[in-house]
Parts: sequence; structure tokens; C-alpha cells
Amino acid sequence: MPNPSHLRQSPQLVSLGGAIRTLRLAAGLSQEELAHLAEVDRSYLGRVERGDNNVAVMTLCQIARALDVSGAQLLELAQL
Amino acid sequence: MPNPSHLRQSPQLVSLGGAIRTLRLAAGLSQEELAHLAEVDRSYLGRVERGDNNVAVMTLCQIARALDVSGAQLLELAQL
DNA sequence: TTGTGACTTTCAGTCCGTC
DNA sequence: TGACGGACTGAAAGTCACA
Repeated sequence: MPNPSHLRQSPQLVSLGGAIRTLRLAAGLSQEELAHLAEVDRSYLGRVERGDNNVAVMTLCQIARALDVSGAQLLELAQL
Repeated sequence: MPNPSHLRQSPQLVSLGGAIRTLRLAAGLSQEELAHLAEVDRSYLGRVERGDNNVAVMTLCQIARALDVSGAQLLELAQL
């Protein structure tokens, strides 16, 4: 695995998390509200926003949908 | 989890796999060659192309880079 | 409202094969 | 060359309590 994840917070994951946070705040949602919409745990969503977790595509798309954007748009915002 | 993944081959993963395959063939690469470029296992890449595996974002981006596209472009091609 | 630690379960991802 | 499988390890996914 190229991303040993002992090395957490890779710049890319931090960037992705930032994009999610930006969209969430723009939508005026709390982590808890977005977590509910995306059907994930609040604390898990928090970790994703901080770049502490390497999200799977399906989960990424759930979060994207909850933010009313496509997965592609989300990655684009994160410049990935 | 909305995608129990015991129920493998969700339409989205199949679509993503198809997009990867399309780009790979367009580049004239074998699964093994792309797997080597993306630094993932050949059998794993095969499963991803068939939609049998829920890829993580970091891995997705590695594969995208190996195909000379961005992660966002890859998701866009898969309409995710 | 969010960050974090501790924990468990499920699966991503590797390595070995065969057809 | 690719489909597909078994067995394995580390990490993604999910839960809860507490600061």
C-alpha cells in the first residue's frame, strides 16, 4: 500500500476533507446534520474532514450526494 | 452502510470499473501493466474493473494518475 | 458543536494459485 | 491475457463515551 496510513493525514486526504468541510459550511450544516444526511457516523465524518481517514468511493459518493454535488465535483474541488 | 458489499457489484462500482477499463484499453495497457503503474495488485485491479471491490480514494487516485487523468475526471467518466 | 481515544467488525488490498 | 478463487493482514467502517 502506497499510503501506509500510519502516515495519516496525507495532503490529499486533508484537501478532500477541507473540500467537504467547505461545502458543509456553505450549506449551513453541522457535522451531525451532514452525517445524518449521508448516513454515516458523526465522529467518522469528523475524521474524514480532518483527513484522518482514507474514504472509500461509495462512502465518498454518499457524502457528495448529501452535499448536493457529484463525487466528481467533490474530487475536483479537492483537486484530486 | 448503504452498500453492504456482500451485495457486491453495485451499479456504481461496475460503472467505475468500466470507466477504468475503457481508459486502460485506450492506453493500450494490460491489467498487469496498469496494476504495475498504479502500484496495486493485478488481481485486485481485475476485481475493481469488474466492480467487485469498493476502492478507497487514495487508491482511486493512484489508478487515475497511472491512466493520466485526475481522480475527478475518472469519477466523471463513471458518472459518479 | 466538534475532537479524540478505545474498541469491534467488515472489507480493502496482497499474494498465492487455477482455468 | 483476463476471470476467478482461497487465505491472509492491515485498514475502512461504525459505535460510544468523554473532554
